[in-house]
Amino acid sequence: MSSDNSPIRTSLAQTTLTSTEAALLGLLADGEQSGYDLKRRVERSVGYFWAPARSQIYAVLPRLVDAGLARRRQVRQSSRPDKQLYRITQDGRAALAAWLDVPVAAEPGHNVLLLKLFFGDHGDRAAMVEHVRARRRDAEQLKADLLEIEARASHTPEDRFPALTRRYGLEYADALIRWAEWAEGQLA
Amino acid sequence: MSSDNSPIRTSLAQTTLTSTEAALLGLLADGEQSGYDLKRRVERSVGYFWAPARSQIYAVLPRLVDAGLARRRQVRQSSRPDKQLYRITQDGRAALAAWLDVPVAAEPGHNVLLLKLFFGDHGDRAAMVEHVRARRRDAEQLKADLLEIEARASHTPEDRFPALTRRYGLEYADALIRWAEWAEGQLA
DNA sequence: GCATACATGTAAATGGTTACATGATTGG
DNA sequence: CCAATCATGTAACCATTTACATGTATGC
Repeated sequence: MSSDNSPIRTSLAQTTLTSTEAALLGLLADGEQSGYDLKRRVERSVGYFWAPARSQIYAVLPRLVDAGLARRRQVRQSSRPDKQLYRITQDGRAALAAWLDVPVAAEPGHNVLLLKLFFGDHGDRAAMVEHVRARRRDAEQLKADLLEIEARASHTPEDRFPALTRRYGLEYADALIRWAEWAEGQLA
Repeated sequence: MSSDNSPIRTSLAQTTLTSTEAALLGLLADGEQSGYDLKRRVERSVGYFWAPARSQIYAVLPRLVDAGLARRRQVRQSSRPDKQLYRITQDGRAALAAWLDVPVAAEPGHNVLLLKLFFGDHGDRAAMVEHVRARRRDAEQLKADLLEIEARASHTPEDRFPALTRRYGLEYADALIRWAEWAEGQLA
């Protein structure tokens, strides 16, 4: 009756966060931002390993507010559309910290390239070589991007953790490039 | 009335395959198998980079039959439950080949470990170190598994393509281990 | 005159997961 | 006697994506 018609995921409060919720809380942790702001910041930071769609950002934000993990504030603008600014709450910080403590399950890793390669015998060899080349180009681009970000990085104490993720990306890109070169040789 | 109540995704026929459909067709390409068989084969082969849930295998198989890409045959058994064996059709082989030709989009890569690490400042440092250690252990296990598979591998011409995927895994595992060792040092 | 940046949302489809449900046979 | 293997499926849930929808201001 009164209101407990238990829809989908009413609480979230005591539940553990989804990765996207956590990512947004993490970004909100260093200042009030709009969905639009968050989207841009995602692209230049966590987007390399966690990239929610724009529509999903706008879907998650109100959920955070409902759960008391963030607060919304409307800002009227004259020459721009009005915007909603979100600010993390103390509960939000606690939820983020709790999520950070949860062990990360071994990620099985989805890799469509490897899937195609595995069945390569049933397809066109030239196409397979091209797939590998494309992946190598992607890896070279990734490496270039990361080196540029690295060069611009502050290297302050707050940069400590993000630096770990950049290094991961570089190691990954190098491994990919080495593998692709070898694979191209194998298929030549 | 008659049956055309147009449900979700009636055709599939001319559509490009999903990765899971392709994976199952690829496995069916070398012989008639049941859902159960496929599940086991997935675990020991493509499971390293594409791992559908059991329930999804059973959901996809009938779809393949509806689209004319596979045929089903029921086998009565006395001492075991009856089983459904699936066999790939010519159309199925064509669909697989077509899917193999489609370029692979750059995979943005979801990595929850990196997400946690990126926001590591908001959590407990010891927990972060433990996350990295766990990932290193996973990588070492992966490497051991792959080396064993490599040792048992046939190295026949049909093994050419699968060999590419094993090598990828080894390069990846090594990169992960190197990174983790470095990261553990950074956080010590 | 046109593209881009600013700004926020909804709707529909879907690929996929976990949990539920059942039950015989074989081997230790 | 108990666990594992064989064997198949349904139901509920859900995170996420793509497409739809709208409108102003700025800079080229």
